[in-house]
Amino acid sequence: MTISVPLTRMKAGERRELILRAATGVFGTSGYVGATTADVARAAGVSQPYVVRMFGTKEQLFLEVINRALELLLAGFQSALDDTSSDVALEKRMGLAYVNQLKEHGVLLSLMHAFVLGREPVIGRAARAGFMKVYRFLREDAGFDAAQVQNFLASGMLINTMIGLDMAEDYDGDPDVRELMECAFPEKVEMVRELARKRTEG
Amino acid sequence: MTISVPLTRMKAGERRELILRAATGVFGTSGYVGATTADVARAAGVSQPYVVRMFGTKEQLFLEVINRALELLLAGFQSALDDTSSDVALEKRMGLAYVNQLKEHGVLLSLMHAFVLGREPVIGRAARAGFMKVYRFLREDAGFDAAQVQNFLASGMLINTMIGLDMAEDYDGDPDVRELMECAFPEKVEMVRELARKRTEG
DNA sequence: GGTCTAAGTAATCAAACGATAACAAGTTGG
DNA sequence: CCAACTTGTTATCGTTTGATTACTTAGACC
Repeated sequence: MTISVPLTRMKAGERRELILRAATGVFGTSGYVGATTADVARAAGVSQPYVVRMFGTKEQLFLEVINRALELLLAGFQSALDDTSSDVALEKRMGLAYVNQLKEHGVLLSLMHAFVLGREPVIGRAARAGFMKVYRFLREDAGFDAAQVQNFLASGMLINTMIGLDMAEDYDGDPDVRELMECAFPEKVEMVRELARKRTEG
Repeated sequence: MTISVPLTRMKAGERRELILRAATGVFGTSGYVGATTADVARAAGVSQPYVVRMFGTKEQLFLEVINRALELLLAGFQSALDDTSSDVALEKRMGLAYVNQLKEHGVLLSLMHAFVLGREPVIGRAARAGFMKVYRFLREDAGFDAAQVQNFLASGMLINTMIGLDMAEDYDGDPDVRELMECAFPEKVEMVRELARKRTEG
C-alpha cells in the first residue's frame, strides 16, 4: 500500500525528467512490452494516468526513453573523445565511457530491448536509426575503421547481454562466470557486481 | 479469416515439434512478453487453448523453445567441431555454424530475448544456465581460451542484435548499414538479406 | 486575497490475454 | 464393433493493461 497523499509539486519539466529516469530503469528490467505504465508510475512516485497523459502513449514514452539513453551514451563518448589529458588509448577510453553508462540503471538495457524489436514498425525504425547514429559517431567522430567499430560494438553487445542476463547473480557460484566477467568487463567487474547488488537489494 | 475445419491429425509428438518451431519464430519476433499464445497457435495452425494445454503455461512453452534452440545451436557447433575435412580454421567454422542457425527463424533471436530477461526469476535462471552451457562448450570442447570465447560470443551478440534490429531493412538505403553488415557477417550478407526478404514478404 | 492556470489524482472502461472447462471426433486394440 | 484413449475444438472467464474522463488543489500573479 503506497501512501500517496501530499506529493510536493514540481514543474512539468522536472517531473518529466524524473519519470524518464524511472521509466529507463523499468524498461531496462522488463522490456518494452513487459513494463507497464503502472510500474513506471510507481517507480516515479506518481499516478499511472499522469504518466500516460504526460507522454501520450506508452510507445511514445519508450521512444523518449531510448532517445534520452542515446543522448547520454553519445555525450559520454564525446567526453571520452575530448579528454586528451590521459595517456590511455582512445579505444580503451571509449570502452570505459560505455561501461560507465551502467551507473544509471537501464540506459544500456532499454536500448538493448529496443534493438531486439526491429520488426515493430515504429520502435524498429527508431532503434535502427539510433544504432546507426552510434555507428557513425564511432566511425567518423572517433575515427575508428570499420573493423574497429565492429569489434567495439560486438564487445558492447556482449556487455549488454551479460547485464541483461544479470550474470553477476552467479559470479560467486560459478568460476566460469567469473572468468567470463573478468574478460568482458576489464577492471570493472567490481563496479558491475556492486551495481547488481544494489539493484537486487534496493 | 482462418479456415480451421478439417486439420489432419497428428501424433502429439509431431504436433509438439511443429508448435515449438512456430513458437520459436513468434518469440523471436515479438519477445517473451510480446508474443501471445494466440500468435503461436495461429502460426502453428492450431487453436490457442491447445497450445496452452500442451505446454501447461506460456512460460513453460518459452522454456522449451529456448532449450530446443540451445540444443540446435550446440548440435551445429558439434558438427563444425567434428568436420575436420575442410582446411578452414576452427574459429571460422564455428562462426559459420552460428550464422547458419539463422536459417531457422527465431532460434538465435528467441535466445536473445531470453538473455535480456535475467531478472525474471524462472526465465533468468534458465537463460544464464543456457548461456554458460555455450560458454563451456566453446571453452572446453572447442578448446578456445577465455579471450577467444569472449571475442566469439561478442561477435555473436552483435549478429543477434543486427538481426533483431532487422538491419537488412536499411541495407539498400544506407551505405553505413552495408559496411557494417559486410563486416559483421563475412561472406553471409546475401544469405541474411535473402532470409530477411522472405520474412518480410512471406 | 482572490483567481486562474498548471500539476496532479481517483474512478472507470474496453480490449487483450492466459487459462480452464466442457465437448467433439478420430484412432486403436480387444 | 464398440469402448476407451488421444487429438483437437468452441465457448467463456477473471485479470491485467493502456487509456480516458472528470474532478481536485497548489501556487504564481496581479
